[in-house]
Amino acid sequence: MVKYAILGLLHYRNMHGYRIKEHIERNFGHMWSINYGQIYPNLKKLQDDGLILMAGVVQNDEKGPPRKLYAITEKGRHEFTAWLETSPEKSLLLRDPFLMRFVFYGFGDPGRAVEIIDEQIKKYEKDLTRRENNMDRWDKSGLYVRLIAELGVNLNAMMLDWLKHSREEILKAEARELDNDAANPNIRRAVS
Amino acid sequence: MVKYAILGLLHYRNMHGYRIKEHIERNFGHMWSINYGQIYPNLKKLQDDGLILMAGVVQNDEKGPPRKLYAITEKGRHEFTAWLETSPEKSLLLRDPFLMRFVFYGFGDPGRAVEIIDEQIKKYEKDLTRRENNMDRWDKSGLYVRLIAELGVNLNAMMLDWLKHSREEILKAEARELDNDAANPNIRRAVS
DNA sequence: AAAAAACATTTGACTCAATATATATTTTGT
DNA sequence: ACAAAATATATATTGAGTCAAATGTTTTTT
Repeated sequence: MVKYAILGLLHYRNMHGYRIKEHIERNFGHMWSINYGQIYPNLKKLQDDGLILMAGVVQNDEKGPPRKLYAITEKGRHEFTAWLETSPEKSLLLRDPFLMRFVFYGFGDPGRAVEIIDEQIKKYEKDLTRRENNMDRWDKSGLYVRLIAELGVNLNAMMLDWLKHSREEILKAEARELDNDAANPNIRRAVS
Repeated sequence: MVKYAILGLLHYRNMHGYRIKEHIERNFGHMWSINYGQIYPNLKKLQDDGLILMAGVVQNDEKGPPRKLYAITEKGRHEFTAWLETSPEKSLLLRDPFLMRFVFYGFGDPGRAVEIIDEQIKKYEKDLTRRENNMDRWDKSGLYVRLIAELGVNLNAMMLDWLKHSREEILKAEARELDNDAANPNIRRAVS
């Protein structure tokens, strides 16, 4: 996917490697990240395949070392358009070490589970504030980028709602457990 | 993560490799998948590390070849609990070839974009129906599994809302574009 | 003047996941 | 009886991503 992300970005303007990572992190950081270890090898491969070319080594009144500016070629535009117009072959992939743990919280200490859920709530609240504060920027970047930013906000808000709801359900279940334990002190249920 | 998923599942009951994959696909398929290429090497490693042991080779009045049943050990339970109680070190990771394309739809044909969005809407509608139909099953699997299933439903519904909203916005923008083009036929905007 | 920081490029080692394929055993269908 | 299908185990290869570190150049700080 890095290949097409780079080709896509080079539609906006010519860029050097370091700026490509910056741009991705600033604009897609809420849903995707990338490493230098991915950028430079891909730039080389795209260049070898004739999809981009190095348009120059410049500095443009900016600080720091000279930059290798990359530009997309006609061949690159063509291959990018073909990719853009094909239906995605795979579904959304989601990986979350927190959710992986959550599934098994029935085997652990509910108090600790609630602590970790509280940490997640704080994290998502922070992220949500940051995303909402950035909405002005997305508005200026075009319809599709704005819609993606809205998706990020929606996803964030949805996670927050669910986390808070889960927290309540867990505490309720615990209260019920304590009531049951009071009535039956010798019973200790291991699984909800 | 496969390691802890396997350890977690073996808290429910002893299982053989093939059944571990089945279980994960049936219960976490909406958010995680796994391959045989991951299961058997991990089973071997967990066994070598003393976290699980092979409890027997049985058939239990079931069809097909004999099964190697794995059971978690006390050491395995201990290490699993330690993992369960640590805070997750990484955030949610989300990868979607569709969203990767979506970001760049400004460079493509809006008609084709809407077609692909329609495909996604159909897919999520289908998934949502399936998840809602399965809610009874989750209800019986414990509080945490039910909450995760609800998250899957919420995520699905949120994606559907956003896709439909995006579709409307894109068509609106296109209509505006056509009005503009009618007034200024020599202008063809490449980017929203 | 020299050191530290910022900006930029690059690479190798490693981990994890995906994929394809192979083999084995039992059950079912022809 | 034999082939196909289902169930189960297993592995090698490839692809993708992570991570850490190295190197280079310019600018800023001490």
